[in-house]
Amino acid sequence: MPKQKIDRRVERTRRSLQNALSELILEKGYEKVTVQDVIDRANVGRSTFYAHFESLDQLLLSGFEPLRAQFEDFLSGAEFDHESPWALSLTMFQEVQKQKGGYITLTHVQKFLYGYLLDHLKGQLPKRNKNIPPELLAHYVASSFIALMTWWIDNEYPLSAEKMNEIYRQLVEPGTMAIMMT
Amino acid sequence: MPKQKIDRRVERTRRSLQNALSELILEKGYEKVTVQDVIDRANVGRSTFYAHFESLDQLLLSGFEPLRAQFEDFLSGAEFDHESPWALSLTMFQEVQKQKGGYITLTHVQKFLYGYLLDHLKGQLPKRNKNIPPELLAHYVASSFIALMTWWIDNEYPLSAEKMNEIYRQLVEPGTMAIMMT
DNA sequence: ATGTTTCTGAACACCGTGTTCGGTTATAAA
DNA sequence: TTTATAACCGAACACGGTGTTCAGAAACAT
Repeated sequence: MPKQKIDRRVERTRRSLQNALSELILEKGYEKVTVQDVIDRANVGRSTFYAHFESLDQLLLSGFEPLRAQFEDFLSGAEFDHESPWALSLTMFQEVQKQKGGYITLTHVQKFLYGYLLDHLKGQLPKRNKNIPPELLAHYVASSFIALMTWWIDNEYPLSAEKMNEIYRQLVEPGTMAIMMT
Repeated sequence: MPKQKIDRRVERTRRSLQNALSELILEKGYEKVTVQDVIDRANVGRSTFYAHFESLDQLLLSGFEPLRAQFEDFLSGAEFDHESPWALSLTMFQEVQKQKGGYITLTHVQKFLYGYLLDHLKGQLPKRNKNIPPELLAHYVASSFIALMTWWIDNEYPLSAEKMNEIYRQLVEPGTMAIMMT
């Protein structure tokens, strides 16, 4: 079944809302943006907003849906070995810089990353490993990544994505590898 | 000047509010607690609440003021060398477990820790170090700590404070040392 | 006993959310 | 071009939370 043609109006409405939100976030930060702000800026009726999205959160996520899909593709395609997670992190530093989305979505990225890491770590960790629960390790690796990313965004990208990735790797890899091998 | 005797009523009111908040946090999490909830539980008039605290946040912080002071004492007394940060982290794991405060205050702890680390790192990092900004390093070390703490609390203390501290050290120390020496 | 401080609680103004519904307009398809 | 329909509008509403005000009651220190 070829996908239904989408009514121009819904297309227009959705875009307007996404753009409005995006602008407002840059102006005053996601936390302070209200539905009212968005629909005023987008010139969209209140009821219309709720016809399309359950909440601001949903609207926000909808904007990153393409990125998320791409991210998922990348993950499912990649082989997990000793190298790939670091290659992945580089890609993500680069992507996030492009997006200018800010750190609002980092929470979601973190969940995603955590799930991915956990899946693969469970296979890799020696079963009898008494050192560290895989959940904790995954949590740590994902959190560290988000931490660096947060700093990077807050400080408005003072270093290159490549440099950030290098630092991330230098900081996190040694301890991670060591604790996995023990 | 010997400190003014505090009116019993004030004491009573403050305590009631703190206890009520503390109970409610355990029941449904800080985010979902409202001022109304607190004053109902504490049996305190609405206006009274605002006579004492500007907001829920303030009330929350007031409860942790003693702990914060103690923390500050500990920090100012400690010598910063290659060992002490890890000794410190153990103390903190232990303290947090005692408090049962949950992770609501972790944000504040993080800021505090960050400031402390940054102060001392600036003295220690080779000045010509081109590898990593001290701010980023401090941010990473503090964030990692908070990350482990968060996991620990969320999972209701599945490991001992000592074990957690050991893991923290194993994960974070190697990378940190390496990047500082380079 | 008295003057002061604190507490009370109802009333109020304000703001944000999310829903409903009758009327209007844009769109796609015939 | 006509027409049925899907989308949009926006005002009104119910709800719940915040923070302020004020007059009167109660607890307190002396």
